[in-house]
Amino acid sequence: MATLPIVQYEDKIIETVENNSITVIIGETGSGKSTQLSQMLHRRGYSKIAVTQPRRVAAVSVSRRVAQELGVQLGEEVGYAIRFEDRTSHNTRIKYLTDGVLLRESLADPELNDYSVIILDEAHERSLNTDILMGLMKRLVKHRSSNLKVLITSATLDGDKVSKFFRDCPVLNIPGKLYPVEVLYSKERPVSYLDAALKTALGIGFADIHVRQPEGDILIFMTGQEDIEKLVSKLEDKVRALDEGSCMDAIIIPLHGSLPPELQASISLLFFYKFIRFLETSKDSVLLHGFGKKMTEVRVFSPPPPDCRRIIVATNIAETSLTVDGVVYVIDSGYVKQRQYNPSSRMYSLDVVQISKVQANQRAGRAGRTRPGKCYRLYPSQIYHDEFLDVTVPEIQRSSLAGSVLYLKSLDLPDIDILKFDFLDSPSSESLQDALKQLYLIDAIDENGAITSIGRKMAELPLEPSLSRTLMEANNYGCITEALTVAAMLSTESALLPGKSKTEEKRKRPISDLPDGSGLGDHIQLLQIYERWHQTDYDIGWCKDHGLQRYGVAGGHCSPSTASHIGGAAKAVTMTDKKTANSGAAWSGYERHLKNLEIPVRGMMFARDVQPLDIKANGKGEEFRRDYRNLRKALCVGYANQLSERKMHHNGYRTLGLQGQVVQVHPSSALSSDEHGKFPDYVVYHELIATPRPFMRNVCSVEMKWVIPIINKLNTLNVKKLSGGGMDHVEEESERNIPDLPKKNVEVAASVDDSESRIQAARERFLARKANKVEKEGIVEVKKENNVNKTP
DNA sequence: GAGCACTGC
Repeated sequence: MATLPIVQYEDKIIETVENNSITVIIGETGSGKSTQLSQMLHRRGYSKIAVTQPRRVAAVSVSRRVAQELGVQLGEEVGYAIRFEDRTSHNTRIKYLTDGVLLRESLADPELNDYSVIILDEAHERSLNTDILMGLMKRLVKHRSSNLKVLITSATLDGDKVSKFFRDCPVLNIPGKLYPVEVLYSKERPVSYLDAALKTALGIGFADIHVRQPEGDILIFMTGQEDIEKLVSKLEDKVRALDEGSCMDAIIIPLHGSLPPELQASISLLFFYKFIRFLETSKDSVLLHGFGKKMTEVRVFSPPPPDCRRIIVATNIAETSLTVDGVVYVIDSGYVKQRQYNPSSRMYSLDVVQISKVQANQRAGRAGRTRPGKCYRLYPSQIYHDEFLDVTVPEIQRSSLAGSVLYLKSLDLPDIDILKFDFLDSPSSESLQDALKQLYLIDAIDENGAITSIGRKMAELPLEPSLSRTLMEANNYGCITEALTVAAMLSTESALLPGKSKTEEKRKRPISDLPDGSGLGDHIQLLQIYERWHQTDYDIGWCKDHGLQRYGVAGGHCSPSTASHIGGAAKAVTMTDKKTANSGAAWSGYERHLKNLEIPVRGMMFARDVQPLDIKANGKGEEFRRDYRNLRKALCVGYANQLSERKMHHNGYRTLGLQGQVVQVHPSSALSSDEHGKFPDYVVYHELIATPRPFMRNVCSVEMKWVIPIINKLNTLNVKKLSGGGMDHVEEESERNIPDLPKKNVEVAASVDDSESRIQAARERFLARKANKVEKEGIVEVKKENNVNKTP
């Protein structure tokens, strides 16, 4: 350990921390900051130190390392806390935790008095949670009664900005321990960076590593699965075409998030001694569990044979999350795929964007971990210097902020206006207003922007606001079990997802095998699929037979039933139930959680008692299809901010509460049309995605009478009031697409909830007026009809 | 009739 560069700086670091409440540490990769800073401060006598990490694996692996260095048992003096897992005790003095966990802790104790030091590690990655924590830390050092020391670690390019944010706090530079990496630029930007990468690795391009350079693996950064697969097959062709004996052999390895987790894990385990021994001793091919299929890509596991070079083609997963040892050459396309949120249309899109300088340097650094390396940038240096942003656009400027704003509101920070919250990089006022409007529509804040009792309870649930609102409403309607399953299916990576079935497979297995959501939409379908799977006692074979994918959970060592309900309940359970050993425990944990919130639980059942099916008997020997009325009603309340109305003459929809956004039901949806080929008049949707055509993904059919109170609310929405005067330039709202229901009709409809006929009458008047309006406004809309999504 | 960067409570 004595060789770590940071050790020489110990005195300087301690001195700076003692004299300042906030210190910025610029520590390059390999400086040892993640493992050493906490130990130094511990030695100095600070009572309890928290170190946040943006990723779970990092929290676990770094804490394990520190426990080892200190010769203590993990979970005692040194421990970690991540979702579902708290390995700390009352003895714990150094605690590694994800930034999200620290945010949750601060909900229980806003002053975080348990800690004398808080270190926000990897702050340059600008994760949403770390950004919020930075704002909170700035307040906390000023307001907290007991002494608090805060350390922020960041990248070179970001240090001054962070220091300025924290009132010119001191910045310490700690050199890294990477080997030098020579950076080579191409003369101009290639027409096709796929071909350029190919040439650089194997061809006769501006460099050709494989034939001319000494041994060492090559890591190529591409944007996505499709490009990776194309490049892999081209590389394989080329390698095969190389003259035997003219150069060393090469194996090509794709690496991206959609690969089975087992395959990914194998990469990081590749050089794990035991594992290699295991492979050497078992001559048989390795059988991967999970899909029950024999993987042919055993080569991924094998260490490269002598005189063989690995070429790894990866997404940015290899930038931070996965480290592949043995890499000496990096080829950087200069691009990354990023998910962006547009608050004015509430749409997400996945765009290929130029990386930042920090990212480019991070990628280059991957070449210098074991010995001096080379990084080939497929773009000119002038583009790097002039066009690349210094730092990645922070997540807070690319996401919907409803959840974060609700969280901040629930903290009840004195004398703080959420819209003036001091962020290192503020989100746009448009984005904050969007969050407020959404929260108002789902009753989390009142018309003056103050958090409601419903909102307070929602904030306690670690779910996106729409889903936490749905759960609360479902509890009132006695369908909490079902709602929980839906929430879990939508919010977990371990959900059962309809896999991409090739046309071939489709013919073999008629879709009718799978529940169809009773035609009511995707939420219902997800519920039915889960229930069906539950009936098979969580049989993996059943998933396989139905073309469903079950993604692994937290390291992949869960039994199917835990997986399902970790996927299921536990996601919604928060930390109340720390040892989610089985689904029953998770559900009772959730029940406890609701009780803590003083929400009486009605109709609660354990997962194993779940009975409801899409077909039910009525006791007279007849069967009828369930209409999931209560669940859909709850979804309608929860998704009041994500509601669409069908257009008059076709199956296109218009979002309500937004400026006339025209969207379609996603073709993969389970929603079915009526006998006239029409979709339901109203649906709620889980998200809008802006592919070339805008789609609603995951929709659920809802009824007119449930929608009326929402339309009412939209009519009274006043952003100025919601912002509590915090916005200086709030534009007058003109929500042109709010249906213009006359007050009288609304009142009638709303007060006589059960009078179907009167509601029907109101609806007919409304639709008639709408038709009239369409005629007056012109033919544009009618013309569109031909293009639009007609259901068979 | 279309498309899956990566995290996290």
